[in-house]
Amino acid sequence: MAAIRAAVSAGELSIEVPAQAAVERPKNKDHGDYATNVALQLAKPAGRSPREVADVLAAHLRAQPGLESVDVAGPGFLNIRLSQAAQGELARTIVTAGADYGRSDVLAKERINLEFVSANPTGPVHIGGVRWAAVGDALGRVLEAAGADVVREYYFNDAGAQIDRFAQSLVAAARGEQAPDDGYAGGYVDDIASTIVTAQPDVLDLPEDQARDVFRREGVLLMFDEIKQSLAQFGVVFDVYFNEKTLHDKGELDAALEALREQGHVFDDDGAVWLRTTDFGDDKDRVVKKSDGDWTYFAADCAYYLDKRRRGFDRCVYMLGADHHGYVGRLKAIAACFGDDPERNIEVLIGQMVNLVKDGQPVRMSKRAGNVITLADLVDAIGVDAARYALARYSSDSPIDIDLDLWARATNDNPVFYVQYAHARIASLLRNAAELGVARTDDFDPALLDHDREGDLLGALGEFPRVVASAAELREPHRVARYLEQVAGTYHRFYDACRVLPMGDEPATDLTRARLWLVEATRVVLANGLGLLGVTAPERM
RNA sequence: GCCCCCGUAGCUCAGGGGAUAGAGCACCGCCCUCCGGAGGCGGUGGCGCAGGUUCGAAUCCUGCCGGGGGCACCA
Repeated sequence: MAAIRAAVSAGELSIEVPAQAAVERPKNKDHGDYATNVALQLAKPAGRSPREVADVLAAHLRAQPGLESVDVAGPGFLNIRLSQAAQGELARTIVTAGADYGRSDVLAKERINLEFVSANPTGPVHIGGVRWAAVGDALGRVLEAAGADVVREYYFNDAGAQIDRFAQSLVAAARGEQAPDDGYAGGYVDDIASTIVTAQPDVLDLPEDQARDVFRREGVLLMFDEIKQSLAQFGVVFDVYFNEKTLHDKGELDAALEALREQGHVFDDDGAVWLRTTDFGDDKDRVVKKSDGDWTYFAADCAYYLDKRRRGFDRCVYMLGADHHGYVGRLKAIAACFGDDPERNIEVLIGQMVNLVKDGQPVRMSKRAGNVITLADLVDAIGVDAARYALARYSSDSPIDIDLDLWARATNDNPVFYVQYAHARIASLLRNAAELGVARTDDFDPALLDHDREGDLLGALGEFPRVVASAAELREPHRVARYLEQVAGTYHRFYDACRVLPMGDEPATDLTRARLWLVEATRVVLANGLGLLGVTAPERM
């Protein structure tokens, strides 16, 4: 950037200085440590050939300290090579930053509401919700690392018809009767019913409607506690558990409807009250209040959105399963009907389906819930670390099959073990170093880290902040997981080629100390990255 | 019928317009004199099809084919 500015102010290029220049690490090492295509981008506005622009910029870049060479290559790429010492110095930077390495302020000033899971309190969290628990929490961590102000939120639907059916199912279970046709079944319904009966033995003697009220109130509380607890065991804790009921109790649905009326998008038809969401691209208008006077779920969605906005969230992120993708249009339309910018204020992330596979066959039955696989089932099968990693390492756009045999395995075809193993291996090496009395010293010579594999490793470690920043901006935490696998591989290759600790009774050298900095820097990156995914970085395995 | 996602190596997946498309597994051939071989090295092998935009497309746009998931005054 400085070079571009210098060239412009020196009158060598007559262009607007661009807001940013893309700098990347080339795949091919012959293309330097860093490369940029700015000259190709600027050629047209400058009215010069790309190579001419590149030559001008290269001359200015060569004036920067810490660079070994700047070459113009191909159609006009600038290939930049760092000096050995400048490259090695990165190890110190990383170790010094410690847990802060990877943080940035690219999303500073962003107030983001991340809503995910939001499973109804009518049953345990099932596998689709678990994907969002892992991805949503990781995304929250990634966004925070990028400087955003994040609130993780769980929307708790405790006011709809499904709660009535749940209450009826509990009553039926308590009486030993069959669940109603559209009700809920499974071991957990019996468990909750019997817990309530144990706590209030006389509940079944109450009149039917009073009994149902007790089961509704107590059942939802018990279910919700269980959901919270299973999520907490999964390492996911929400900042806000938002009850839909409070929207009703505080009259916020009326207030929202009033606000929408003022914006002029509400109309009456067939005795129902509608919102004209088709004004903003929805495929049909939506009923807000049914002809029988009841609010729709959609009405609560409107009130909830308004509530989020009033709490100061500029970006409201909704993480939904693929079976809810039809919601995107109406959610965006809600924002537009309130006079907001749907492209900025509402982001909907859609996660495709998750299937569990064991012995090559899809897993279907759950002991707990009867017909769905729950969070607890998954954790029982492969543990929290593997489950979180397995769910977070894929793009949400792709459906995933989680092979329980693979993810339970302690071998390197299991990616989480591959990464964790690298960390444990480093921790072991550092323990050995401590035993030998070899320590890092501040005066290490970074220029000694001149082996190819050391260069590769330093290069990979240097990318971490950019990986985190782009994962945050793109809402794609899986990029962190993929990056960690790359770092782990690069470390193993370094380890294979570069002896760190002295052999036998040889003395420690300056190179030993320099490599200890590099090894510790690698450990920091692996630990920070795993932390962003909510996965532990073990000292031993 | 309309909408969303996907189609990259034998398999599972990365690749936010850039220079020779990557990783793990599988398969073949190698590397243990000491830091964790749960590792490393080499080889085989690929962008569904057809147009378009661009100096440049796996990436952006259109159409087609194939797979998955949706389209309630349900939640």
